[in-house]
Amino acid sequence: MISEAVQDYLKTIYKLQEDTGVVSTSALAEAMEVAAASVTGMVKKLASLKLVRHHPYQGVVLSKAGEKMALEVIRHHRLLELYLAEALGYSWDKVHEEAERLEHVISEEFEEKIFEALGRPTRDPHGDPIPAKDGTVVAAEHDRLSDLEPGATGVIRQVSDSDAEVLRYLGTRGLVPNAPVEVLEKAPFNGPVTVKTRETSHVLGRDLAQHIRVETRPEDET
Amino acid sequence: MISEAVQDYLKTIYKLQEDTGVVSTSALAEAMEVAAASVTGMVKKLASLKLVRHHPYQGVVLSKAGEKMALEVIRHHRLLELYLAEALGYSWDKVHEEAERLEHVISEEFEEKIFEALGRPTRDPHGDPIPAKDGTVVAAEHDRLSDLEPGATGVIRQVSDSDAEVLRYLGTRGLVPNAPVEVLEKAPFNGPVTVKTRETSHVLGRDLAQHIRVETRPEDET
DNA sequence: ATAATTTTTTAGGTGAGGCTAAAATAATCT
DNA sequence: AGATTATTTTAGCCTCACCTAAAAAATTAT
Repeated sequence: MISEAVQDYLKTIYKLQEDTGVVSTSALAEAMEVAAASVTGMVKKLASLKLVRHHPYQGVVLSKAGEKMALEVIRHHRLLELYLAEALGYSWDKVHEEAERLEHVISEEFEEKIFEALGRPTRDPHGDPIPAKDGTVVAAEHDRLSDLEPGATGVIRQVSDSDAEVLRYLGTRGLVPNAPVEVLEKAPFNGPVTVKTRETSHVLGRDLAQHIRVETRPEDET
Repeated sequence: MISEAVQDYLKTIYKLQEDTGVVSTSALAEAMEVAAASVTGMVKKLASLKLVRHHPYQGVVLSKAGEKMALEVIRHHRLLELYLAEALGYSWDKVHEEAERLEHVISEEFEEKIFEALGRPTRDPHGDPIPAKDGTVVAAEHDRLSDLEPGATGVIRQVSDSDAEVLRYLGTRGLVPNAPVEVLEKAPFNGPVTVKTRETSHVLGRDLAQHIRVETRPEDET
């Protein structure tokens, strides 16, 4: 049997990995709220279970199997959050805590039943994807930069324009895939959009901004 | 924090106590599926927590506080069973196992929500009472012996007849409070009812059977 | 009443998953 | 480079809930 502790570590590693690639012992210790020494011990165990790869002093990476388990827990968590809110009328600030405990003990059947009851959702109300049973994760939603409201932040995922000249132009401004952006201002009608990249801000025509797809990070939405 | 193990012990002690008054170490070990030595250890702990009273070699009795905790767990369990069946369409053979795990992790709020969603029930579909939040337990249902169908078994709880002669007559047949009975046959219309007591069976007029109240044990119902 | 049997408790041990303090390694500053 | 600082690992302990084997107490049988 896989313990709840293991499930929690895998889930936490997955989330840290999403943000930062490789996961350090101290980051994991901080996120799990345990001492670093405890993490070292658990990471050894996870490695022996082939759920993570670990090179001492270099952090940890989920294996295929570890990722699958992490996604199962995350699927449980997000389905539960959704169910608690939709079916039981929980307010959104309370669902997380409850789901945190329930996620470890519900059966596949329970998962299946609430999944159906909710109409087989693939995304929770935060916009976060609900991993599928087979481990598939729907791509995060990509919005047109031109559709975002001021205050929205995210990461550029795609820049599509038929004109290579335009792409080069955007590139010199740091508007390339994986670059973080923030919308500062947005003129009404078809007016320009002001965006902030790593260092400076730029004013883009609405037509240009339309071809830049951004993955917004939910917690940064207006 | 009260561990799940403690909750499980209290629940089990409560149930055994219902049947047999005082609970022996070995009975508890058997019910919990652990070694007797483990029970001795846990019972010591429960006693130190003032959840049970324990006199070595004489078994264990729940304290007021212990009973309250036991009832909370049982309330969770029965509400969950009902909810799983009613709201999620679980079949009755699967609800127990799922409730067994969930009962330890749901919050008071979760309990409250499903209680309301179910219409504030006081009894589960087995007929078992659902303890109230304040620890009140509705009396077990007493059926007229004359209303039971063949196959039903239970324990006599009340024999009410104005005629002392009749009571004596029934007494000689073992039809007294706390005696187990089983309905063997039941004639149509107002015909007689054939019941089995400890050793022998008797045929009773419907009018007589009407005055005998039986507490049926759910698992023996038709 | 004594012996045999059963029940319960004690003694000592195990594995999980934590902890602290100290040692080892890596990274950073001057 | 060498020293300081930060991170990670090792070593050794703790608690919890279980275990087995042996001792003690209670019960039952002769």
